[in-house]
Amino acid sequence: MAYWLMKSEPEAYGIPDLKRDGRIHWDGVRNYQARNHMRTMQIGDEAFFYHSNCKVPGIVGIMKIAKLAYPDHTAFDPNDIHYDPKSTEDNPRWEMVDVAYVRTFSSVVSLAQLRETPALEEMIILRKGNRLSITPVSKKEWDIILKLAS
DNA sequence: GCCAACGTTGGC
DNA sequence: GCCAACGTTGGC
Repeated sequence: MAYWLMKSEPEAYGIPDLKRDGRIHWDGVRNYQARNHMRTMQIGDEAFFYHSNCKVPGIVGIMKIAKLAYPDHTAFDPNDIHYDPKSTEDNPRWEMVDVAYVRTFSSVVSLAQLRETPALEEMIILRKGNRLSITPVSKKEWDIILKLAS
């Protein structure tokens, strides 16, 4: 059982949307490293939902992996914003997983708060210049962040 | 809105 | 295989 952190811009899709929908496919990932992380995800793995590119960037809640990686069909659709003509149904380049809502934190664990926590200094998203939208989180980091959220 | 950092593309 | 040019991410 592994832990993850997955970013989304709340203006595009935030945790209130996931709470409303219950379960969705995490489509639109167009980065090989992030895709490869999704390929190793197992059903039941838990992930932090991170709000990026917004007023208070940070971790806002928890979701669960509900379906193993499978082709991201939005890459096949010329009308979709994430269309990629190099990804075909015969040879899909991009994949997605399904995620299910677990809970929303009572308050955001902000990026600033994460940076202020010495035990988290190894976290991938805190490293300089990191833009990866899906990153693994260690059990130790997971537990520390849960404490910050309570 | 700015801009540093990064990933991808494509000419050579 | 190199690397300049370009597009994107995401904090501030």
